[in-house]
Amino acid sequence: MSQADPAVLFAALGDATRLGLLARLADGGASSIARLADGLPLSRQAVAKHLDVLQGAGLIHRRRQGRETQVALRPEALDSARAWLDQVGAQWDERLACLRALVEGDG
Amino acid sequence: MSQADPAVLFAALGDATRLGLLARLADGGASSIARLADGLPLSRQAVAKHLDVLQGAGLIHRRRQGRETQVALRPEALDSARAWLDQVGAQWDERLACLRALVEGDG
DNA sequence: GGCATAGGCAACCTCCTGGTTGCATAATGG
DNA sequence: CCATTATGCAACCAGGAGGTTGCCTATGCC
Repeated sequence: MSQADPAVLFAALGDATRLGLLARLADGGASSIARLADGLPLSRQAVAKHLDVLQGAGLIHRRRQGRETQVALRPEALDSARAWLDQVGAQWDERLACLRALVEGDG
Repeated sequence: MSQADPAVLFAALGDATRLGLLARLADGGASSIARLADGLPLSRQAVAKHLDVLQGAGLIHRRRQGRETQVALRPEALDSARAWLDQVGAQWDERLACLRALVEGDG
């Protein structure tokens, strides 16, 4: 769901703080906003904003559970990114191989 | 050499214009700045700036050739991004499977 | 040489992003 | 009910990103 727009997805991943948050989530160390923010040189609000971005990209989803907000990963979103990389990477390799062949055949 | 910083790499990919440029390069349609800019609703300078970002992320490299600047793809850069996605993705899947197992075992 | 073309550089502008603070709100525990 | 905890919301601020324009340099072509 959310969206599979690669630009949005990559943009969400294009921030060290957010990558750190994702790593922390993957590590299982924290799943509430306060605990995610704990230890970071950031305010809770800043973390919440980053989570907004990640959620907008479909990388996580938040669920209010009582007083806390549980943050959960959504690995499917990564699949979209990987699909893009695989596709474009293959295309690039192809193209470069083609050019290389041309050059070598030429020289 | 460039760098393998995933954040920088993803940030470079996190822009629709840049993705378009990369696609255009992969498509083999253009390899000079003016021709890349041609058809886009952007000035040549704007395109050049985007190329700066892509180059900073190691995704392309530029080589002045006579009057033109040839822009070439560097697929190796994508490997770094893919590596990150693979690693973190695997970790996520693992973590989620673990949580799922806990829940099911609990219920 | 002289003109057109392709780029690079720098200044400048605007708007979004990342960050902060302050306050309001909802749930938890006495 | 009251204090505390965990968030959400809004206003606000500084800096960087994306974009433009103007100008200068280098190359190609006549």
